[in-house]
Amino acid sequence: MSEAPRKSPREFLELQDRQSGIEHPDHRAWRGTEIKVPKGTILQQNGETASKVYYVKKGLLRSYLIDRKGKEHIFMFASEGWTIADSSPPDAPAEMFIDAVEPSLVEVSDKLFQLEADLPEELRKLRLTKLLNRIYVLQKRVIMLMSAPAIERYEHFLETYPEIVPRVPQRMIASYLGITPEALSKVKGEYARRR
Amino acid sequence: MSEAPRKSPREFLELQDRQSGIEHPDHRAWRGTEIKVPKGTILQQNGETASKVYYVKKGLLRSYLIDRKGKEHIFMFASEGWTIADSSPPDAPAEMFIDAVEPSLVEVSDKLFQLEADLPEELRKLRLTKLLNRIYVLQKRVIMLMSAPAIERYEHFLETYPEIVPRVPQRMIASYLGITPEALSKVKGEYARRR
DNA sequence: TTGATTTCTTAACCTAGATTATTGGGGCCG
DNA sequence: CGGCCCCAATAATCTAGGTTAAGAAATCAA
Repeated sequence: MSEAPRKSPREFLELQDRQSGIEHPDHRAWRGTEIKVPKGTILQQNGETASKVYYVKKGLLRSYLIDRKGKEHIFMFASEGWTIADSSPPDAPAEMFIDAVEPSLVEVSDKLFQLEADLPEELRKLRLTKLLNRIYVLQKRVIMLMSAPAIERYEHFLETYPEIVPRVPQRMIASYLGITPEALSKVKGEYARRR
Repeated sequence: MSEAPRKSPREFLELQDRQSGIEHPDHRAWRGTEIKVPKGTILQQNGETASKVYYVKKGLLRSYLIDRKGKEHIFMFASEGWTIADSSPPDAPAEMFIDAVEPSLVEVSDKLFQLEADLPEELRKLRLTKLLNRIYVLQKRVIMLMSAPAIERYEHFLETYPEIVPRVPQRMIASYLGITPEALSKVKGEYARRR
């Protein structure tokens, strides 16, 4: 098993795209090193500078933060085909942790690379579309956190990420929703009882 | 007073950038029609397709949604130099309203234009940076909504958007924070009393 | 398989913020 | 100038979800 690499930006930019057996539409937009991460591996810690971008070829990663009271809040999950990263400014220390919920196969790239222009037009467009989509997803998330009760946020999660649901413990879903595991258990029970 | 225009994407792409007296770093990245919007004007309604992107040259806009119970939730404010839009997918109906909190001068452009490639490299980079920054801001917002109590979210707002604070009624700040005006009034009072 | 460690559920109680209602202060327009 | 409407503040009451605790079920390691 290999470790998350510690390379300079320049080194990263020189890395070649490595074709793997796993194909995915935007794989060619990526250049990075492939690493195998056992379940539970922490890829990135809170406070690290020069944080990376992780593309999940196989498995499941998550990003989360730990607040002042020591409580964990999951910001996002990333399964096959997804990209995950802390979105802090490039020079600022990362605010979040990223670790592996399942044993995973990950391609890791440097953040600065996102600004590089030496990509074919088609791929630049693809990336732009993905960024815009991420903004949309976050917009929705903010709106739901502000306006929807826990049970609705849960149902929305089930509909939106059906492939994630069976792969993570329920307490992680609760954490993503912004509530405690006990509260999720409760609202689920009440909801089930009401029909 | 002029109205928000209703033009086809093609028409928009043909519009020329109009120099105005107001200068701003990324103004050149914009092509659109300039409109004058009186206070209270609704630029975009929930449900409209082909929603636009608004660049604020002067004044103050906000985007918000109205939930099932008829309550208003402010998603963001945009003052001079900011860009505001609903981030729904281009073909989907908009989820939010956009209106003018102050009488404003706005440049309106078509969403599809975001994908166009005929911009100088420098400006493309600038746009990308802005998108990444927006993602960062949203990440922070989600995190705060999940982990910080109302009073802290309020303090964070004061620090982050000091120029907005004196320009909007307090109930709008409360709405942005995801709480009621009464609750904001309460926590402020408690906080002040505690020192 | 068995013991140990998470995870889920339930339940009793607590608290931040919602709801509803009332008051007073401005700002704005006739 | 006076009336009106919007806004902020306070207070009483209510509720969704948090906290704490404990037992049952599932998962994992040896």
